[in-house]
Amino acid sequence: MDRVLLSKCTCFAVRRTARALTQMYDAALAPAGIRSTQYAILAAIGEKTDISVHDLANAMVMDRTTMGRNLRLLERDGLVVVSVAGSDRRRRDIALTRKGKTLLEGAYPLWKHAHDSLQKMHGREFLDEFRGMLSQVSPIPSP
Amino acid sequence: MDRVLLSKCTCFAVRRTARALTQMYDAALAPAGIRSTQYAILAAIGEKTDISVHDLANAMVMDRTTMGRNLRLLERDGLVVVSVAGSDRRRRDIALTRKGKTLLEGAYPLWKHAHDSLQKMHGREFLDEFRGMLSQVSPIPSP
DNA sequence: TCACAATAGAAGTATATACCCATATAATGA
DNA sequence: TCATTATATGGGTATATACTTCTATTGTGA
Repeated sequence: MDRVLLSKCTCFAVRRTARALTQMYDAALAPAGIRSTQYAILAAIGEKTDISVHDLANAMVMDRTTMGRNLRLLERDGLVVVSVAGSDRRRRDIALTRKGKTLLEGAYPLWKHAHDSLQKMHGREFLDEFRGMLSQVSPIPSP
Repeated sequence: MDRVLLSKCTCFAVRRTARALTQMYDAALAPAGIRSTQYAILAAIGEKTDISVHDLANAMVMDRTTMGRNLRLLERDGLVVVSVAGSDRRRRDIALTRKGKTLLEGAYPLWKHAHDSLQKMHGREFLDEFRGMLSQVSPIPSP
C-alpha cells in the first residue's frame, strides 16, 4: 500500500491550493460582503451581460445546476437579475443590477489587495506561468 | 470597471481547475464508492496512522471542523475508527479499519488510471512542475 | 403537422468547505 | 492548589459543488 502517495496526486494538490487561496481571498473580500465565488460570478457577468446560466457555467467550468444555485444567492441579495430570454423561453438572461455593479466596483480594491499580496509572495512571472498551466489543465470551452 | 478581469485571478483559476479535476477523479473513483476528498483523507491516514483530527487537517491544509465532518462520513461507512487518545483526552486517534484499508487498496488502480490519463494529456514533467508550483502556493505546514 | 429528440433550467439529495461559538480537557502561573 | 489561559473537538449555520431526475421549451425529421 506504499504506492498510495498523496504527494503525487495532482487533484489533491489543486484542491488543497484552492482551499488555501479561497480562505485568503474570502477574508480579503469579506468587507464587501461577498466571497470568492460570488466575486468571480459577478465579474464574469460584468464582462458579458445577458448571458445564460448554461453559457455562464461553461465559461467558469462549473456545473449548470451549481451555477443556478449560486446565482439564486446573488439574486436574493439583489446583485443580479434573472429574466426569461425573449428569443428562447428556456433560457434566462443574467445581468448585474446597479447594486451589483456598485458592489463589484467596490470589491475590486479588496480583490486587488489580495492579488498584490500573492504577487509579493510569489512574483508576477511565477503567477502568470502558474495561471497559464492551470488554463492548460482546465481549458475554458470556446462558445 | 474594465479592470475587473477574471483572467488575471489566480484564485479563480485554481478553483476552476479544482472543479475540473475533482469531476474527473470523482468519476474515476466512483466504482469504489468514494470521492476525491475521501480518497485523499484515507491515503493520508494510511501514511500516518493514529493521527489527530487537528494534525490531519493541518497536513491537508483543511479547516479542523471540515476535517471533523469529513471524517464522520468515513466513520459512518466503517472506513475509519475514531477513538479518544490515551495521552490527551481532548485528542482523537484516527485510524483505518480493515475495511478502509481494503477499500483504499482497491481504489488505488482507479486513482492510478486517472493519474495516468492526466499524464497522457499533459506529460509527467509538466505535472511534476505543476504540483511543485502548487506546493509553493499552499505549503504543507511542518509539524 | 406531429411524434420524438435535444436543450435549458429547477428540485431533491449528498458531500465539501469554513466561519463562529460552545464544551471538554490540558497546561501554566501566582 | 486553583484560577486563568491555551488547545482539541463538536454543533449551528451558510455557501459551494455536482449528480440524478423532472419539467418546460425548442428543434427536427418523417
